[in-house]
Amino acid sequence: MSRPTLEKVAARAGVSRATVSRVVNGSTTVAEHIRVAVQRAVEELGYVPNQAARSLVTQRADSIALVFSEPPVRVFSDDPTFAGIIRGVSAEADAADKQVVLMLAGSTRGHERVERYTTSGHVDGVIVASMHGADPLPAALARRGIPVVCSGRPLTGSSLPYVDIDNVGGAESAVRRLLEAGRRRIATVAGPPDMVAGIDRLTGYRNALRDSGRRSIIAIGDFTRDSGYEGMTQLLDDDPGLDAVFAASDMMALGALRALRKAGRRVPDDVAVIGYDDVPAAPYADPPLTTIRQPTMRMGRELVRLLLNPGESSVILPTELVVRESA
Amino acid sequence: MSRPTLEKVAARAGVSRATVSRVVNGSTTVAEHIRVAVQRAVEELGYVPNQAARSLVTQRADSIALVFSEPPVRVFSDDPTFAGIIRGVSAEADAADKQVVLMLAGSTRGHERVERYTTSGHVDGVIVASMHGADPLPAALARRGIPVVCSGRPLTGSSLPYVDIDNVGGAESAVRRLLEAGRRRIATVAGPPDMVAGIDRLTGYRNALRDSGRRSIIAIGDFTRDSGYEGMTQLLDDDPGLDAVFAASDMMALGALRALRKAGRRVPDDVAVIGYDDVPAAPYADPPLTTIRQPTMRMGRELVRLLLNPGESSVILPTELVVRESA
DNA sequence: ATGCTGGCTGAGAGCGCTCTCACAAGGAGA
DNA sequence: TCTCCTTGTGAGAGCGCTCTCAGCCAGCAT
Repeated sequence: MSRPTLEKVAARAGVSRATVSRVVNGSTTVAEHIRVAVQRAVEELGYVPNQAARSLVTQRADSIALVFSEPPVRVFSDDPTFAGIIRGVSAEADAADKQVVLMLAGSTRGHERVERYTTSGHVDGVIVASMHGADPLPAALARRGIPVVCSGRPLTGSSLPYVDIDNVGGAESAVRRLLEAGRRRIATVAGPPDMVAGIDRLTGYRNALRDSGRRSIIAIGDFTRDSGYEGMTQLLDDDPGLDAVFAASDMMALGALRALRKAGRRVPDDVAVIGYDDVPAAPYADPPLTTIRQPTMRMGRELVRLLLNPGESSVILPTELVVRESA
Repeated sequence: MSRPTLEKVAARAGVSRATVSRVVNGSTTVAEHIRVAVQRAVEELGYVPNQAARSLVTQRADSIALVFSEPPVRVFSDDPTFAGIIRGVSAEADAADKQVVLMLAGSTRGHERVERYTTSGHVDGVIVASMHGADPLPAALARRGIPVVCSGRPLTGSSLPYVDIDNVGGAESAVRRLLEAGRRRIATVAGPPDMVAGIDRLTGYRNALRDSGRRSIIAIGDFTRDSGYEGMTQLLDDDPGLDAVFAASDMMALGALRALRKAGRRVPDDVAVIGYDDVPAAPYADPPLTTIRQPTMRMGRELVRLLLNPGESSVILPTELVVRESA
């Protein structure tokens, strides 16, 4: 009833352990008839190599960890960024014959768990996504000698390789569109100041406005729908004459839409709205939301590529403006 | 630069491998001063046990797999069911000091990968969630001798332990509410007929209607927003006089809301709508959606409990009607 | 003094695999 | 015919750990 071992297969095929190992691992230096015999034995016994034993000698685990430094709630909410990254990572890891182990490190306790798990030889490398502030995790792992790449430019000033999306450029293009449409008082509901995405999108907004000599009008949110609602309400309070708003996430844009409706403003007639992320709900918003789409799946793929090819340097992926009706 | 081994720690602390092992694993039969000395050595060297070596001898991996038999797109969409399960599983596994390995087995290839991974000794047990039709995976794993529990009653007629939510009862209570509110022609947009949730919720709808002697009006969807829109449109076509609809998922309810608006029906005045799942967007719908909430997090916890305590029998969790404005 | 516990510690086997190295054939070249 | 490769196969060490067992040294009863 116990799982068959290499030895059992070898006995059945009438060869040595070494030969079975060779066949299982696809060595070419095995005579055809023996290979066939071994494969039949493997089949008949339902043999699957014991990964622990294999890892013990090869010092490889053939799997990589994808850790989210974030409470699970957010990871699995409407944000398509995570879904895209996960899909991209899965696809690329698959191609490289690596397993993906997803870990959530929401709490401090989680951090410690992740550190133990990854340093105990379970994985060959780690992708750290969705960091807040100056997350010490990636650097800690790197210090331990574990290959690490970050999803999103790390705020720690470390020289770890990363893959990011051009948040600054994306925000700029959103604001530029607003400018080109003749909007004059363009506000923003910014993201949290402890996340790169929040910081960079605000920078993009400022850049674009500065170039045009216009004044910035800012409220701070945390990427959630409610914070978008509140931010928009506050913005309307601060400057009732605003005629456009750039929300640093679609969820906040959805909240903003609600606040605008409540305030009796028509979108896009009175106030144009642009979001960020292109969430699944964006095309169903009222009115359908103009937004910035990110190549999240490609991001996932690049992360794995980078992890597996330590030589290469960090990459920054471009965004795309998706025009619908809100702006 | 290489990771320190037990041997190194032993040498530094001036004791044997066995003693270090005892300390690391919390044995009580170690003299206090020796324990302290060993712990200091562990600390100084930054020793972390090699999990592969440990697994090799203990035959345990101290981790469990949570596999979703579903394309990642759906797993990480607005559906809070998955998020809840993941959180519950994480929490309970944490308490039992087990790691959770998340795997997506969307494709056939994925199935095979999961089977290989789980049978190769990487995990001590598997939780299979979100199965379609008569998924052969759980039974296949069980046959291999791997502990398996299913999230949702398996359609295979196998006797595998499972945790499910009372879909029938939930649907019944939704329809009953509609009945009690005096609605007379109650339609449903059902879920896919190859998933337990789809089947059982339809059964619940039928049960409740049968008891009241009313006729059923049915359209089939696949839990997505678009299918809800189409289903509702078709329903309106079939029976323009309907005055209520039970959608087997909130996303479909959202689509239905849109179709109703387009057809000029007011909700809830002309047509009452009840959804299922209580997605994050439900309270923000127009009007806010009355729906059935499921104890998803608890489901996750129960899954782990069941996996870790093989004696216990399958459980079915109750649902809760959340009344908002759509019905 | 002798024998017996009982509490701690160390020696050593072995988990299932990979990989190096030695070695057996068989063919080519001298 | 003998040597020298070349090609394919097996023997065996060892990866880092756990766990059984034997051994040692009190301390106590006899």
